[in-house]
Amino acid sequence: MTALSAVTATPVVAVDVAVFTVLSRALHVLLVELRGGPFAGHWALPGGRVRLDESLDAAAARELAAQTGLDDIYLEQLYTFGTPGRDPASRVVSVGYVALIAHGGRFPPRPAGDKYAAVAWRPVAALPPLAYDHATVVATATSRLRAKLEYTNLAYTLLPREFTLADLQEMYEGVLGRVLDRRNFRKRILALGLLRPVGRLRRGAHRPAALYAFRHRRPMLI
Amino acid sequence: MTALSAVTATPVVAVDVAVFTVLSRALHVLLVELRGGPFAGHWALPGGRVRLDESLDAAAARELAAQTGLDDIYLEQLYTFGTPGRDPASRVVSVGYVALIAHGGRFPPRPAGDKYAAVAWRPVAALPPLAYDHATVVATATSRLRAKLEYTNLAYTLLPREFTLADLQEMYEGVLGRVLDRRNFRKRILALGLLRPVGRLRRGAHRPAALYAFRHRRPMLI
DNA sequence: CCAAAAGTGTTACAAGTACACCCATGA
DNA sequence: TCATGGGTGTACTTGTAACACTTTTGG
Repeated sequence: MTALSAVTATPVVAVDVAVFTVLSRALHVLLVELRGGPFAGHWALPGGRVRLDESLDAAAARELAAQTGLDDIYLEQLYTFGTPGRDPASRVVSVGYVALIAHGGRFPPRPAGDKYAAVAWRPVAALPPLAYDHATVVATATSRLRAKLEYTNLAYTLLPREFTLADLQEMYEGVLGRVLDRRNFRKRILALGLLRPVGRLRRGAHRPAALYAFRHRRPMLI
Repeated sequence: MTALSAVTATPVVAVDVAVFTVLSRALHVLLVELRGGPFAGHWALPGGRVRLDESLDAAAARELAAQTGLDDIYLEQLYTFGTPGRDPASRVVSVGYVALIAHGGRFPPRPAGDKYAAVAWRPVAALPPLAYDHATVVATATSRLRAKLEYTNLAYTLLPREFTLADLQEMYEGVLGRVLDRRNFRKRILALGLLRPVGRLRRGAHRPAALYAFRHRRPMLI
């Protein structure tokens, strides 16, 4: 056994990040269009190799920041995908991450350099064919996201600092993909005690709505 | 950059398996005593490197079979641990797995070859100091195991083919670490419809108990 | 005054939890 | 006959889901 074969006898370690947002009342995921490699022209999740001196979480945050410019957002390890052949070019074990961001009109940014041909939000309900096993990653991530929305406050990452209960409900409906009863939603959300009434109103075309804010803008279990 | 540094610029990929069983009404985990390396003399979870031609699940199953001789058992990916420095000798990213087996009196086997100095079941409530970050892995695995016991039928892996409801309850209490109300337990378990009455009795020192079996001996959600 | 969104309570049902007594057997 | 574990039912509490009308504003 040569030294070379000894050190190459382990798969490459990478991270893939499924970044979600809600646009037009529908859940969207951030995709990049690959410029080279075996899947050139296909869409994929942003991601890349893990460096030797960084943790997995740090690698995911770094890759995400490189694509969106955002840091300090909700980021959670999802699952690790390591079937041989998922990347036809080499054996890659990829640690999947889930992230949630408010759209805010600033995303997606232009591709940095020429690593990707394009960056775009795509609705989860109608995805293009994805490279590698990224369709599985997105499906797993969507499922996890919906489950966690039910028992955590992670929704705060998707909203501006102040919002109405209708905003919050619309966002929940976008992520969950179904409509919710307005009275039960308000009862349940307010009973959790995660929100604080701002004391001001948002005025619009019709009756003004009370503004709320999350008491804590950091991930915590309910 | 040399070819050598290029191919070594990825962490090593390994699996660690937390194998649980219930012994004397308490949850136990299978540990091995390391013979060499920076943690020689310490206890750790069994595990090892992932080969280039096998999936992560296959690697976990292979390592587990090497330690216990068992295959075709409940095995689930848990979480991936990749903090730099968790292995002082080299950068290792380890995919943690959880397994459940019935004790059956056959385990643990003698260590295979001389890779490990010893193999032993240790109670989760009183673990020795563990190598690497394996205390974290065991804590995460215990938490996952308890959560899944509540909404899956994975308990079947811990019991022989036929058992009494008292056996089943005792096992649940061992895993969960708390006592359960007998009437509510029986009501809930039977209402799930996962069990089939065998139609025979187990005779002992006192009133005989009805024997049951799982309808399906494979992992399925309730 | 009208259209549109905001805001609010009650009832019914299901699920979960607490709790005490009788039964069957071997010793 | 007694000690021991097996077996059962009911009441209460909690959570969840269904459901309709009034209020406030801008146009």
